[in-house]
Formats: sequence, structure tokens, C-alpha cells
Amino acid sequence: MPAATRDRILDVTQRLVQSRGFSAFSYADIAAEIGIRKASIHHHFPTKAELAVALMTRYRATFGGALMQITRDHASVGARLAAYKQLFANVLRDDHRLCMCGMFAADYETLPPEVRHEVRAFFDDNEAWLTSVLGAGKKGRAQPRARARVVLAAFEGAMLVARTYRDVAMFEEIADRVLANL
Amino acid sequence: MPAATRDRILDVTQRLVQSRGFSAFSYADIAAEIGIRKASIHHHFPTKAELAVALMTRYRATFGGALMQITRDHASVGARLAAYKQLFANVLRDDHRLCMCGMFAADYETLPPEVRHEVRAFFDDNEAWLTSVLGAGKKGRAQPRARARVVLAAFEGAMLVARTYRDVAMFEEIADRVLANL
DNA sequence: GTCTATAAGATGATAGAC
DNA sequence: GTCTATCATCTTATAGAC
Repeated sequence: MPAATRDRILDVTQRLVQSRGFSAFSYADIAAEIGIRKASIHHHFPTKAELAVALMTRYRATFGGALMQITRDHASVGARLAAYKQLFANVLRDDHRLCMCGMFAADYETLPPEVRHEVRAFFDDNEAWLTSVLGAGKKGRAQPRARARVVLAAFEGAMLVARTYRDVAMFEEIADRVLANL
Repeated sequence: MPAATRDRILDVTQRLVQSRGFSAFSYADIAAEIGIRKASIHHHFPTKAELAVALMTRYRATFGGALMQITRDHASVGARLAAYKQLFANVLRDDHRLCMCGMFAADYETLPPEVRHEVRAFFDDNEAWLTSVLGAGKKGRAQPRARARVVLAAFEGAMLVARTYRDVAMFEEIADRVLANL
């Protein structure tokens, strides 16, 4: 069965947010890309705020699932962090997109309160996961939370900068160096 | 003498870009804040693209001056990097703003080509300055450019994330740790 | 669930008076 | 250099037919 319209809307909107940001896409953009009318989008998501919240809820669930999968698939700290890095690199490679929450963080001042909450929750999720991964290492067990924050911030910033150069390798080099210096 | 209107426009616009981004501010916002009409803004900067280019040109010049000043005022690598860090922390502290180029980097896909060029030039400027600072260190002279990229990316990302928590201390802790681990 | 039609307001931008 | 007036277009959002 084909993806329900609701999911198609979320898919298209997510890509729009990741490439242009919250203020720079419209219902008309979504409608045009899917091939339906603006009113139909409003039927599924009456307001832009509701659309953004639904987007973030799904994104957090998906991302959380990916993190659990990494924990399952990889046993060592190094392998887990390498897989985490790939999560970001793949998004950047696919049409020069940013992490959706990195983009929403830039749009933060214009975001409805409920969406702001979701953005912080995403960062909390990532920090918690990274902290648990880093805290499990044989050596360098010290201050896993502080080191987790460095990884998250550096990855978000590296995506931002590397995208302006259309250079995924630049992202990976920065990310590798950050992980090596932890 | 009071600041010329042109400069007042650039001042106000810069703050708007740093807090909301390129797509989320309008000529009406600038006009309202200065207390003149939209048409007057268009007299000084006919199009939004021209306004953005003027903004970036001035920003790059100012930022470049600040970097030269740091080099002049501080002799050691550590003191220079600490002063560089303060440049970013001060912007974040003042009304939760981001580095203007961090914001423009998020808005990159919607930017006129001339502005895109300026954004990359800003990153080039910073990378070059950081590379020269890091290359001058007694120890750890190796790969100054790669380490410069880590600093720039981490600082941009740390601003982005820390802003969502309204937490300047969080930015500073991440920045300090990045500098310590170089 | 999708459509047409429409609303009310914002947007970037221009013409021309003062 | 600033103003009023105006423009065409886009924006989010709603009402109601099919």
C-alpha cells in the first residue's frame, strides 16, 4: 500500500525544513511537491505549528529508534560513535540537508513554544544517549556528559559549515577529529 | 553626530538576522524598530539581497578587525583562543543572538548567490586566522588547519545548541573543552 | 479526503510628491 | 531622504461543495 497522505506530507515537509528552515517553506510548497491542494494539507495539519509538532514527534521517535539500533548493532564505543557520525553524514550527503533540529535551533526564536520544547527534547535525547555510550568506555570514563555535549555541538556545527562548501568529507574529517580528541 | 540612517538600518537588520534569520524578518520590522517607513529602507537598500550583501561586507570587515585586535593584544595561543571564544560568548549573551554567519549558513539554500559567497568567505577568514594562531604554538604545531576547522565548527554548533537552553555557560564549557582537547 | 473559492494580512518592491 | 500610496504576489487559514 502507498504511504498515507499524512505521512507523505510529513516526509516532504521534513525535507523542506531540513534544507530551507521553518520560515522559508509554505503550504503551497508542500502541496506542489505532493500534487494536491493547500486545503488538503490543512485538513491533515490545520496550522503550521501543529505540522511542526507532528514533524518533531515523529523525528524524535525515528531518531531514538536509530540510536537504539546502533547500541544493538555495535558493541564498542568507537563503533557506536562511528555509526552515530554516519547518521549525520548521510543526511548531509542526501541533498545537502541539515539535522532537522539543528535547523529548528537556528529558527528557534520564531518557533511556537510546543515546537521549542520538542527541539530541546531532541538535544536531551542525543546528549543522554551519547553520555551513556561515552560513560561505558574502558578508559576515559570521566565526565561523559560534558564530552557528549562536545560531540553533539561539534557535529551540528560541522554540518552547518560543511554544507556551505557542499563538502561531506569536510564534515567527516571534523567529526573524526572530534571523536579522536575526546 | 548620530549614526547615519544607513548604519542604523544595518545595525537593526544585523540583530534581526542574528536572532530570527534571513527569511523571518521583513522591511516592515526594520522600519518599525527605527521609526521610519519601509520606502526609506528601500531608498538605502533597494533589495533584500543588496541589504544582505552590505550586511555581510560590513560584518566581515568588523570581524576581521576584531581578529587583528586579538592578535595584537594577546601573545600566547591560549590567550588568543580565549579571546576568540569571548567574541562568540558575548554575542550569545546579548539577547540570545547567533553568529550572523552561523545563521546565514542555516539559511544557505534560500540565500542569493552573492550572499552565499560572503558567508563562505567569512568561514574562510576565520579558518585562516585560527590556522595561523594554532600553527604558531610551541607544541602541537601539527595540522593547524584541521584543528582550526574543529574549533570553528564546534563554536558555531555550541552557540546553536546552547541558545535553545538560554545557557551561555553551556557554550563556554563546550568551547573550553574543545580548546583543551585540541 | 480532496476540491474550489475566498479571506485578511504580510511581503518585497516601485512611483512620485514634498 | 523621507513620505504616502499603491502594486502584485504570497502567506496562513477557513467555508462549504463534491
